[in-house]
Amino acid sequence: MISENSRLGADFFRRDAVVIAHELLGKKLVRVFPGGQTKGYRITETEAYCGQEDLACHASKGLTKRTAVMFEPGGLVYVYLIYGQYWMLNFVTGVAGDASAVLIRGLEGFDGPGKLGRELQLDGSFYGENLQTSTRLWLENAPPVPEYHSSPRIGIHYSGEPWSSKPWRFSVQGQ
DNA sequence: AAGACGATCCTG
DNA sequence: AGGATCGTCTTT
Repeated sequence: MISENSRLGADFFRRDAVVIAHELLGKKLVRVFPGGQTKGYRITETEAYCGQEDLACHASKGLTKRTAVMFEPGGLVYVYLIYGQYWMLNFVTGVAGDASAVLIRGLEGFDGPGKLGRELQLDGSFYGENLQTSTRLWLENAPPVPEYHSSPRIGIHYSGEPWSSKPWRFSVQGQ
């Protein structure tokens, strides 16, 4: 029996990616695995990617097959394969056309976007997954964390200033 | 049709 | 410090 607390609704996601990125800290990510085992994970680290003008955001390349979901309204999953090995988990944010998203970089016990993707057994079938209606991946509300830390995003040196130094990476204190 | 390059991680 | 590994995008 799955006990579902308050699932985060569409309104939560249809806002600014930077606000959502730090509000997601401490929230509970729920995964129902094939076979039925269900696990919940507290989010510990995130990064915001803010639309077509943000040269670190994949959507800055325009609307392509890969980035199309980012142009949808917030509340969908954006996954992509990096280095041929790791599925990266993002949630689309903002209203239609904002082309923004939040990357989940850390879960409690699973530090690093590649490692958490492996733990969650992500694959390309999660592209476009609806967090409102999905029966295998969603988010539940939880109290805000008392303190968080912000710093520049990782691995986006190529985007140049000012994007490479925007403090849009958020982590719970002590992580 | 072919080449370059990652929002990473692991090993030596 | 360097290799794994492959989908996407750019260039021919």
